[in-house]
Amino acid sequence: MPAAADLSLLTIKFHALSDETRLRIIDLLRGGERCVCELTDALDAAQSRLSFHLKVLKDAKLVTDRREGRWSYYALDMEAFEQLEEFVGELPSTKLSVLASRCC
Amino acid sequence: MPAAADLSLLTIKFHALSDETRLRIIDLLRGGERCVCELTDALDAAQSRLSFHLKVLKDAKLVTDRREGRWSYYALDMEAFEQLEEFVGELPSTKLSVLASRCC
DNA sequence: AAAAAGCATCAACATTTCTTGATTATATGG
DNA sequence: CCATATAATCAAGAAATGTTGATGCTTTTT
Repeated sequence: MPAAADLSLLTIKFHALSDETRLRIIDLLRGGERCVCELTDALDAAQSRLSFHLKVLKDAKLVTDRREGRWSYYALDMEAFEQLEEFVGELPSTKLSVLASRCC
Repeated sequence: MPAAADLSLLTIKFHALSDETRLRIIDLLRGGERCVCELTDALDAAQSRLSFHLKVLKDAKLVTDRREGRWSYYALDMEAFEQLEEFVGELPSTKLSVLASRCC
């Protein structure tokens, strides 16, 4: 049972994952670091649109970025995904289907 | 690497998790099945609001519901969480930080 | 120094999501 | 049969999110 403060951070991460374009970006980043222009090519998306979604992912701390010359490279933040996996994994592991006593 | 069709289902699930009220509901359901009135009490939320969020969770197949008399009982759908854990867990397990060859 | 490439940011608009209060539906109890 | 309890649904408005095209910033190239 995560503390209240954690909940807000979790919603931000889950929200970042709740968009098809962003999941596609993540899928591409599984192959390793990519620059923005590679992503715009691969996804056939406008540059400002990609930039927007990358910012969402970055604010959620799911990806990291790095500047090199005029290129920006993005990569998955492994730690964040491990934290997420832990949370998701914990959920079903608790006792299941305890019938509630009649309520109200 | 999930197929295109899966992505849309995944975004629905992640979206369902991207709200603090809904995460609180899930947290409560970890203790076992609960009826709606227990949840409204515990979360101090209006009935129609709870009903809305429960529907989002149900549409995402994260919870199941069951009617008994005039009560509705909701419970976590374990299978869905296992599927999610698998997806989240797979992400960081791929090769990390392969430096991209100079792009564009 | 000027031009161009790569990218972030902004403003305006469209779309989606959330909240609230009212209504409806079904089940129970007198 | 009527009153009440539980919960789903609806309509209207508020708030958040996503898209597009334009603008500006930094770095590289010439």
